Amino acid sequence: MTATSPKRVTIADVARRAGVSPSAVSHAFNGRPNVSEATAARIRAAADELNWRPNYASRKISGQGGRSLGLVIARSRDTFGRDPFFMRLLAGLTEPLADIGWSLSLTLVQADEEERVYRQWWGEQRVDAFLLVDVRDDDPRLGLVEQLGAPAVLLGAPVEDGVPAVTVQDETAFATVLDHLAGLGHRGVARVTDAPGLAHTGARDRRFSRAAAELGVEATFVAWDPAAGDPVADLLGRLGAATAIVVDSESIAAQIVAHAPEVGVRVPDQLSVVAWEDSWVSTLVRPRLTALDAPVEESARTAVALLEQLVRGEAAESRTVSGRRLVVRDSTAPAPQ
Amino acid sequence: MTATSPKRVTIADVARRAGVSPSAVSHAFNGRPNVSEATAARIRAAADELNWRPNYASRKISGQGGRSLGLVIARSRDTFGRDPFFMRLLAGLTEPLADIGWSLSLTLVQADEEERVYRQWWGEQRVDAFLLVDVRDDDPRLGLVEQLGAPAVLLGAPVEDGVPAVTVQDETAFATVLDHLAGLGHRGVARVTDAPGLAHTGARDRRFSRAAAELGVEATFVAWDPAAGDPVADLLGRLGAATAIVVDSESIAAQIVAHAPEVGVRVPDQLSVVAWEDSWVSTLVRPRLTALDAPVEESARTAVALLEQLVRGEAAESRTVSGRRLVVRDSTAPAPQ
DNA sequence: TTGTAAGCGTTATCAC
DNA sequence: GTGATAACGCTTACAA
Repeated sequence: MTATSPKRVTIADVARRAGVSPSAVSHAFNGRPNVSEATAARIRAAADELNWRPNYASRKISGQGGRSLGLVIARSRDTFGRDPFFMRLLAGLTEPLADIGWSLSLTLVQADEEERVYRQWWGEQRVDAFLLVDVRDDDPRLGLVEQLGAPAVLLGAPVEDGVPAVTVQDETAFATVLDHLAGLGHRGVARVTDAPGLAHTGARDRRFSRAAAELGVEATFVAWDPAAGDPVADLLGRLGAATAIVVDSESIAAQIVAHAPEVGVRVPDQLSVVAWEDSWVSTLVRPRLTALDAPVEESARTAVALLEQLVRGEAAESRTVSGRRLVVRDSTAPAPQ
Repeated sequence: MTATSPKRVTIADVARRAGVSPSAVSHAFNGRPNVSEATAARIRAAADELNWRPNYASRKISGQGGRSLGLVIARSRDTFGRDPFFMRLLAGLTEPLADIGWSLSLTLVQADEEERVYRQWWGEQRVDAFLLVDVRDDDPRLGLVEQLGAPAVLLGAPVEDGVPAVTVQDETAFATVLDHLAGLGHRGVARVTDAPGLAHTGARDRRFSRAAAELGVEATFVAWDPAAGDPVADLLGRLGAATAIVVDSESIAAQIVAHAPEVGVRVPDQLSVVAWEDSWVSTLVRPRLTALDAPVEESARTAVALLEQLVRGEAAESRTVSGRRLVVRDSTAPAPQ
C-alpha cells in the first residue's frame, strides 16, 4: 500500500473533462478575468470531480511565486522545548499562513549550521521567505538574507533598517511593571536576563534603566547562570538589595518561584517576581506568576502580512504591535520591611 | 530591498562555468556513476562558486521525489500550546528529517478542516508524506491517505494494519506504575483520561485493568472534565476510594498537583499522582511529578525512517520503540491510612 | 472569450 | 564518460 498512485491527474485531464483548453483551466484557477463565469464553473466542477489541484512544484517553476515560509530556529532541543513562547508562535503563525495559502517549513539547527540551512533552503527554492527569530546583536542573518535576496521579516527585534521587523510595543511596559512594584513599596528591582547576545536585550536594558530612574527605583542587572550548580540559589545570592526581579524568560521565572522557597527565599513575601512573557506555565506554578502578556498571535499575523507584501515585491515597513499587558497574579506583593 | 533577485543561477550557468553540459552537472549532483571524478570535482567547484543548488521545484517536477513531510495537527491553539509533548515531537522530528534532506511542513487545523488540508497538500504535491498524530478511533485519515495513495506513518496508535505505525512499548508500563503504587500501599488507583476518542485510550484502559487485576489493585476510570467550574476539584470529588491516580496528560497532572492543596487535598500525603508523559513541566510543579518518560525523540526518528522506506516504494513494518521509564519524583508517596 | 505555443529548471533516455 | 533532447505540469504572452 501507499505506493505512489500510478497516474496523477493533470490540468490536461481537467481541461479535457470540461471541454476546454489547459490554459482556460489555469486562467479560471488563478482568477484571471478572461474566462466566462459559465465555463469557470464548468472547470471548477471538473476539477472537483477529478479532485485536481494545481501542482505546487509546477506552478512554482513556471514563475508563480511559491508559498512556503521558512522558520529556522537555532536552539537546542532543550531550550526550544522549554520555551512556551514557541508554541504560541507556531500556533499563531499557522492560521494567517493558511489564510493566504502558505505553509510553514520548520527546522531546528545548531548554531554553526544555521547559515548553511538558510543558504540551502533559499538556494533550492524550498522556501520563499524567512521569518527570523531570536535575533542577535549584529546578527549575520540580516546580511545573509539581503545578500540572498530573500524576503525576510524579523520578529521581536528593534533593528533599524534593512529587514522589516515586527516588534511588540513595550516603551511603556517597564514603566507599567515598575509602577506596579514601586506601588508595592519596592525600591530596588533587578532585571534578570539569560541569552545575553539577543538583540532585544540591550534595548530592554535601557528602557528598564530609564523607567527605574523616573520612578526613583534602583535598577540592577543580574545574569542567569544555567551552569551554576543550583542556578536559582546562585541567582538569589547575587540579588543585593533588590526585593523584586523582572525575569526575561518565563520558564526561568517559573523555575525561580518554584525553587526559591526550597533555598530559603519566600515568594512573594521576601521577593517579588515578574515574568516578561506569559503563558499557561505562569498559571501552573505556585505562587502563580505575575507576568507581562505579549500579543504573540498578533505579532505572528502581522509578520505574515509583511511577508506577503514583500513577496509581492512591495516595500514593507516595520511595524509595532501593541497589547502588552501586565497580568497581576500571586508572585508580587508588598516589599518586605 | 529584498525584492527577488533579478537573475537566478541555474544548472546551465554551472555547466557553462565547468565547461560541461547541464546533464553532466545533474549526473554529478545525483551521484550517478557516469561522470569522472575529475569532472565531478570541477562541477562541484563551479556550483560552489556560483552558490548553486538544484532547484527543489524543478527536480520535483521532473520526477525526483520531493522531500517534505506534512504534519497536520487538529488541535486548538490552546490544547496544542499546553502540551509539551508537541515540543518534544517537533524538535525530535527536525533532526532526522534534516539528515535525509527533508523538511517539515506544519499546520494546525480545526477538526472540520482536517480532511481538506490533507487533500490539498497532497493534491498540490506540496508534501510527499504525512505523519499522523492524535489518531482517533476509526480515524478517517487512515482511509483518506490510503485513498490518496499518500505515504503515511502513524505515531502512537496501536492500529493493526494499512498504515504502518510507531508505538511506544508500554505493555509493561502500567505494571511498572502499579507496582510502584502498590508497593507504597495503594489499593485503589484511578486512571484519569481526557480526550476519550483517541485510539490509544482503549488499549491503555485494557492494560491498566489487566495490570491492576494482576496486582490486586482496584482499578477505576475517571474522566477529566475541562468544562467544570473547577476541573481539579470536580475530578478529586469523583475519585471514590482511589488513593492514587495515573493521569494521561502531563499538563493536566501538573494542574492537579498544583491546585489540589487549594481545594483541600494534599499531594502526595492524601493522593499520589503519576503523569503518563514527562517533560520539564513535571519538574516545575511542586511536588515534582512522578512521571513516565517516553522516548519521543526515538519515536520521531523511527517514524522518519519508516517514511523514508515508504517513499522509496519499499514496504514498511510497524515498529515499537522501547524505553518507557518511570521517573519517581515527589508526587507519589505511601498511601494514607 | 478561448486556444496555441513557448518557456520555467531539472532529470532521464539514449545516442555518441 | 559525456552531451543532446524530450519530458514533467503549469503559467503566460499572444494569436484566434
